[in-house]
Amino acid sequence: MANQTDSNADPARAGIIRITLPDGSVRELPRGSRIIDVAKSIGPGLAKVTVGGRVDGNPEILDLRTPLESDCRLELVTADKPDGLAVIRHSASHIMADAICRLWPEVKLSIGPSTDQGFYYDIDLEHRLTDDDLRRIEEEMAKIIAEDTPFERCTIERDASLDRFAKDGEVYKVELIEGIPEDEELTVFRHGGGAFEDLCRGPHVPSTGYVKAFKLLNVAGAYWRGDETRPMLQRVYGTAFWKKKDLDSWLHRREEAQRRDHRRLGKELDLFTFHPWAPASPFFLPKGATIYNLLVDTMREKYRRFGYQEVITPQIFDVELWKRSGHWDKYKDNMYFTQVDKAEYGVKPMNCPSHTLIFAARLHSYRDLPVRMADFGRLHRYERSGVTAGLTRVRTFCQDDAHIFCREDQIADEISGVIKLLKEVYDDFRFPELLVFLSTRPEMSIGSDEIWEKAESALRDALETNGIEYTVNPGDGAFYGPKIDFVVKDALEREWQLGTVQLDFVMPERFGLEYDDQAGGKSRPVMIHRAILGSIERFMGILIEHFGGVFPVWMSPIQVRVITISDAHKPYAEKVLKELQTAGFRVDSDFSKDRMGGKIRIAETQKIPYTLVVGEKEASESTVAVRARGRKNLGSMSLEDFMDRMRSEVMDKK
RNA sequence: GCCAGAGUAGCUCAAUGGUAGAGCACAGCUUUCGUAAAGCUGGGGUUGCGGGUUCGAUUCCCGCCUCUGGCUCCA
Repeated sequence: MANQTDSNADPARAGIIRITLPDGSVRELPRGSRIIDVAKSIGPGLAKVTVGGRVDGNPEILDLRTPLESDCRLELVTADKPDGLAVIRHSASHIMADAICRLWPEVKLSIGPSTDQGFYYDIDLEHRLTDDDLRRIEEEMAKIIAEDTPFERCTIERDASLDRFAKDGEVYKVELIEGIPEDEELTVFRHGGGAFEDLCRGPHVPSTGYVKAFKLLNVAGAYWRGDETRPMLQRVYGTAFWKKKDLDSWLHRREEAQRRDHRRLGKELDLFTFHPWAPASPFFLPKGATIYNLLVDTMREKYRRFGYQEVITPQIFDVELWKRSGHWDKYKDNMYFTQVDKAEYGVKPMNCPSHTLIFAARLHSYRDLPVRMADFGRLHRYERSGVTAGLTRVRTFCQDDAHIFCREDQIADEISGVIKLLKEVYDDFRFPELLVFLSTRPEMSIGSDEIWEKAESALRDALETNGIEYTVNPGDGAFYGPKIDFVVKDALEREWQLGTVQLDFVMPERFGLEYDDQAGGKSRPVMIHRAILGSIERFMGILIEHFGGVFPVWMSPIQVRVITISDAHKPYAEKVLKELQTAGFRVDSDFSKDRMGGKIRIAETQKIPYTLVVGEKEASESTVAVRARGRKNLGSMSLEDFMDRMRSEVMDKK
């Protein structure tokens, strides 16, 4: 198994091997000891949670029962860590497949891997599985787990297994085997004393009893091999954890995510609505429009400081523009078209081509560069029905879009500037964690190898100059150039791709862009496409979920509500309201005849940051009683003091 | 686009092959109240749209639209 380096010269020690653990400690065990024996030698507690091991830094997780034949480095994989969880979940998917086979013997199995969140199995079954069926499958799984039979790994002979799977009608397994190289060893895993067997590389937990906490979640359609021309299978999703407690907290977090769903909060808080006559196109209500405009205002304020200039461009262009830019070839099926004066026009799905027209409309000196052109233009993209969702995937939206036209020697500085701006923005919206990805040339792309090479290395340089850690996503670039993507983590630790910086040598060439260079000749500028929030609509959806609708004061559609205790205090309350309005706060009032407790309750459900209560005492003392969102009565203070407090909170973007 | 599920009052949800119901919200009246729900009364529905079966359809069947969970896609 492991390397044969020092061949135990001492004959007395010939039966002993040295196992080096990740902390550097060394354990000596008899040759042929299994991975589980190493864990046992350290402690019974560890042995219980160990589900596999990695030898000599090899990423493959080996089964617990793998014997160690020589000195090696060993990393134990435990069930409470992501790696070990994957083993448990993979085993859970086998158990689920077994349960389904017991209930519907005619089922054909395809694949059943573990995922970040759990596991699934894609099956071909005439009967459409319902939620009740899931409960039945769970019961059957519980039986298999209670039986606690070992998972056994067996090597199988290729032709014989092909024959057998073919005979059983397991067409998907046959196709899988045919796809495995001839020289590769084929293995199956069995449990239930051989009653269930599945083609599988492993590893698995030692026995079915290891799967202690699991739940089946839902059924969905999935194409065989992810190919929309192939049959649609039923994908059964589930999840599994080492401990019941972990499963419960995962389920709880899932419920929390559902409670924070922006579609639900958008309705509850009157932020936006939809109508069947404009599918996948949000209508922002006054409160939602307030937030939307705040997002745009935030970017505009930064643009002033970072040297961007905003432009306003047409909505509809002659298709010639889209043919020139390359969008027509690649994206015409996703664009909206209209016929005007016998010419065909396309509604813009992007701003960049029109920005090249602006750039080309006048001469540029090398001294003028960079030109940073920002645009909040409305974009339309036809998205296939079935892919749209709430605000996160819509057919009409606006980006905090900008294009930087610069010289090649300015690329690094410009990208650094974008990164600085981007960090400032994410900080304002309280996304502390930032992940960075570099995406390289995709299969469908335009431009020469040389240009792509140049662009990719420019981005790499910019990241390295800024000391930014990043991961490479091969083949994930835009069709006109490589890009850097920025991903944030929200309050529920979910990852969202927001910002993007794309380097483009192709568009300037297609539109013949040039500037007068220092040598007195013409040079071609580079175009940097960049967005920080991405789509305003999508960003708003993410923000709603990030804050769970509890927006910081500076973003709240209504910042303050004034409520009266009884009608007698209305004149004073009107005065307070007026002063707040004059000072520029977003304020409203509830002077209805409800009781104070009722009005406070309403203000709380609407998640308004501050409620000012005015009654007898406040009117006579010229104060306001301040209640902060979330059961906090801050007591009375003068209106001036309250407004100062608000001003500083807004200033600090609290 | 594909597979599956859903659509009933402004919202959340009941119910039935034979006049469609609750809570909240809304309106009116009473109550003028000190930090998360006062009381009474009332209005409100072509049960998503269109067609079919039926004496009768919101319920059963067919088509369409929209939404939801996934798959594929995402400049």
